[in-house]
Amino acid sequence: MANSSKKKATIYDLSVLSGSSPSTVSAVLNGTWRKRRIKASTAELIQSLAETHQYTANRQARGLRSSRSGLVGLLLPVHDNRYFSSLAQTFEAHVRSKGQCPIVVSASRDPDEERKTAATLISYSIDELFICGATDPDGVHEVCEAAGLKHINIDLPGTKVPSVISDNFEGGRLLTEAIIRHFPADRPLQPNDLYLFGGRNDHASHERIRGFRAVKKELLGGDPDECIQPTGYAANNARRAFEAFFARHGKLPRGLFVNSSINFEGLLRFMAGHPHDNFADLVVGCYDYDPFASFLPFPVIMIRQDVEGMIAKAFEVIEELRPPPQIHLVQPELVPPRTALTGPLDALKDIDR
Amino acid sequence: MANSSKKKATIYDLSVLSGSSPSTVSAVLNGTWRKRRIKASTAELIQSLAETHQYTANRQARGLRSSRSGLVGLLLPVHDNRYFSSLAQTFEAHVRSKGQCPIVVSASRDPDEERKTAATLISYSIDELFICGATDPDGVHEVCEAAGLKHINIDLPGTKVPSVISDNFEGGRLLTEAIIRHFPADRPLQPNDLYLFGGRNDHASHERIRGFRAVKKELLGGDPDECIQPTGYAANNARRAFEAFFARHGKLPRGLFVNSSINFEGLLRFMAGHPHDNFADLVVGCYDYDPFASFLPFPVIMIRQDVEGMIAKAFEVIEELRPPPQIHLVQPELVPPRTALTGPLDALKDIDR
DNA sequence: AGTCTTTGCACCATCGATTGTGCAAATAAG
DNA sequence: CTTATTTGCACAATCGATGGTGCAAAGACT
Repeated sequence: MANSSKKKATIYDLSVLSGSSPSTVSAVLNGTWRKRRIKASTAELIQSLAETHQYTANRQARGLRSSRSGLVGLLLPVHDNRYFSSLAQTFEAHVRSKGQCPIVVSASRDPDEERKTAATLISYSIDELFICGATDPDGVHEVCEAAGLKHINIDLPGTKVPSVISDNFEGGRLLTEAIIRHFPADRPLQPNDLYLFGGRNDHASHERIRGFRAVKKELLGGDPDECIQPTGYAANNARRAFEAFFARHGKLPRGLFVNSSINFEGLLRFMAGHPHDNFADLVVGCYDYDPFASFLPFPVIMIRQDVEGMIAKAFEVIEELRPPPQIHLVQPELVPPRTALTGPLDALKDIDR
Repeated sequence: MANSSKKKATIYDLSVLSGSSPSTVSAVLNGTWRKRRIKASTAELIQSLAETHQYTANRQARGLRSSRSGLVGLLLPVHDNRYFSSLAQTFEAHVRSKGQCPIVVSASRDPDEERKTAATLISYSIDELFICGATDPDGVHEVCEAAGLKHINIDLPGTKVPSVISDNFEGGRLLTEAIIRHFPADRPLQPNDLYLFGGRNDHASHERIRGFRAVKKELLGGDPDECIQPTGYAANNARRAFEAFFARHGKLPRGLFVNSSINFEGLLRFMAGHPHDNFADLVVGCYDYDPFASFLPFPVIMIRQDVEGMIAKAFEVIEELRPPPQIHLVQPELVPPRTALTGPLDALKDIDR
C-alpha cells in the first residue's frame, strides 16, 4: 500500500524516474534498444527501475499502436468435451511457448454465433485465429478475411483456407472393421446388426459414414440405408434414437458405431433406463476416446484423434506465407477396449506430493 | 474486394462519410448519444453507415481510453478435465450474457505460472478475474490487488477475497458413507478395507479427508492413518500408488475413495495391467462426476459438484461492493452408480438434425 | 583546427475511441 | 425585437506505447 500503490507504472513514470525520454524507456523495455543505440548503462538503469516498480506494458496501448495484440484465438464448438478440451490444452501450450496469450472461446456450433464470436475476437486485434469444428468455417473465413486476419481450420474443413483434420474416412474404416472383427466367427455380425448412430451433416460425419459403409459392404456384404442414424451432436437426441430403435426391435443392434463421445453419452442415458442384460452381446465402437468409456462393461473400441499432431500441423501451416486452401489429413488411432492412454495432462509436472 | 476492403472502418472514416465529427460518431455508436443531445436523424444516418461499412469498434482503443476491456478472465488449473471444462462452459455463458468476452486460461497448478498468467491478463486490462482451483490463490491476489482488479476464488479458497467452493467436508462424508453402505451387511467393510487415494496438500483434499475420516470412525469404528494415500492430481502418481498397494497386499482395498477423476484415471491405468477378477468385490467412490465412469463394471459412486451453482454464486458475490473474504459453500450432489446426468451442453440447442 | 562519423537520445506524430468543454444556431420567453 | 434557454454538435486532450526523424555531443581522421 506504500509506494507501489494503486495504479500501474507506465513508461512515462519510468521516464521521469530515470531522466530519460518515454521513447527511450519504451525501446529499452521492448528490446529494440540496441537497434536504437541506447547506452547499455541507460538500459540497465531503466530495466532495474522497471523491475522495482513492477512495470508491465499496457498491452492495449501497445496493441493499438502496433495493431497486434499478442492474442491468439481458438474458436471451439464447446468446452465441455474431452476432445475439444484436450485441443484447448494443447493449443494453449503451443501459444504460450511462442510468448503469446491464448484465448479460447466457444460458439456452440451456431454459425451465427461463430461469426459474431470471430468478429468480437477481431475487435481485440487478435493475431491469428484457429477455427475448430466450426459448423460454417467459410462464414467465419469471410469475417476474418475482411479484417485481414490469418486463420486456419481444424477438425472440420473449409474451402478458403487450409484445414487440418482427422482422416475420418480411414478412422471410420478402422473402427468399423474392428467392431466387425470383434465378433467371434461362429456368431458373426449380419449387415442388419451393425448400426451407426450420431453425427450430423458435416464433413467429419460424412467421411466416417463413408468409411463405415465401405467396410460394411466389403466385410458383411450388405449395407442397408436404415443402419445410418444421424442424431446431431446432442446426447438426448441420441438417447431418443436408441429408445426408438429399442421400441421397434426390442433390443439394440449387436454392433454400434457411435459417432462421438457426446452421442455415446446418449447411449448411457438409454442404458440407465434399461436392464443390464440387454447389452450382453453388444460391441460399441466410438469415434472419440475417453479413458472411462474404454473400460465399460461391454467391449468399447475407440478412435483417438491425434490432437497433438493436428495442433502442431496447424501451427506449422498457418506460419506459411500464402498456404493453399488444402486439406491436411492427420491419422487417428484405434484404441482397443480397456486401454488407458496418457493425455496432455501427463506432460505437466505435478507440484506437491 | 471492392470497397469494403482490407482495413477496418474507424469512427474517422464514418466521420468523413457522415459529415459529423468523430466524437459525434463515437457517441452515436456507443449509445451515449442521447445524453449528448445528438439529433435522432444524425444518429440514424451514422448507424446506417456503420451498418453498411461493417463498423466494429476497436476494443484496444476503447479499452486504452476507458481502462476497461470487456474481457473477463477465468484462470483454471487445466482445460482437459470434465470438471474444469464444464466450469469453463458455464462461465462462458454467464460472461457472454453480460455482453462481455470470456477469456479462459490455464496455469497448470503452478503458483508461479498462476501469478504470471494473472499479470498477463491484467496487462490486457481485463475487468474481472475468476481464480479457479489455484494452488496459491493469495499469491494471485497480490497481483490483482496491486492492479486494482476485482477478483474472486472458486473451487479452492484464499484468505483475502471471497471464495466460492464446494462443501468438500460434507461431500467427503456423503461419499464415504455411500461407499460403506454399499457393502452388504453380511460382508461389511473393515476399517482396513477402505482407503482414500489421491488429492494433495490443498483445502479441498483436507476437507474431503476430514469428512472421510469422520465417517469412517463413526461407521467402521476405526481409521488407520495409512488408509490415506495422497498422490497429487496426476494419473500416473495414482497408478503407482495402486501398484504399490497391490504389490504389498496382492489386492486392492475393497472400498476406494478416489479423490478426483484424474486420480481415477490412474486407477484405470492400474487396472489395464491386471486381470479383471481382482476387482470383483470393489466399490469405488470418486470425488468428481463423469458419466462414463459411472457405468464402469464395478459400483462407482460419484460426487458431482454444483458447477452452475458455484459460478452463479461467484458472479453474484463479485458484483458486491467490498465483499468480505468469506467462504461460500455450495453443496455437491451424490450420484449413485449407473447414472447419466445432463450437463451444460444439454442447454445448447442442436442446430441441424 | 576543421571536417566527418558515430553515438546517444529526445521529439513528435500516431493508433482509435472517449469525454469534458465551448460555442454557434435555433427556439422560447418577455 | 431583445434576452435567455435549449439544441446540436465540434474541438481537443487523453489513454500508453511505438517508431521515424532530427540533432547535439563525442570521437575519429586528415
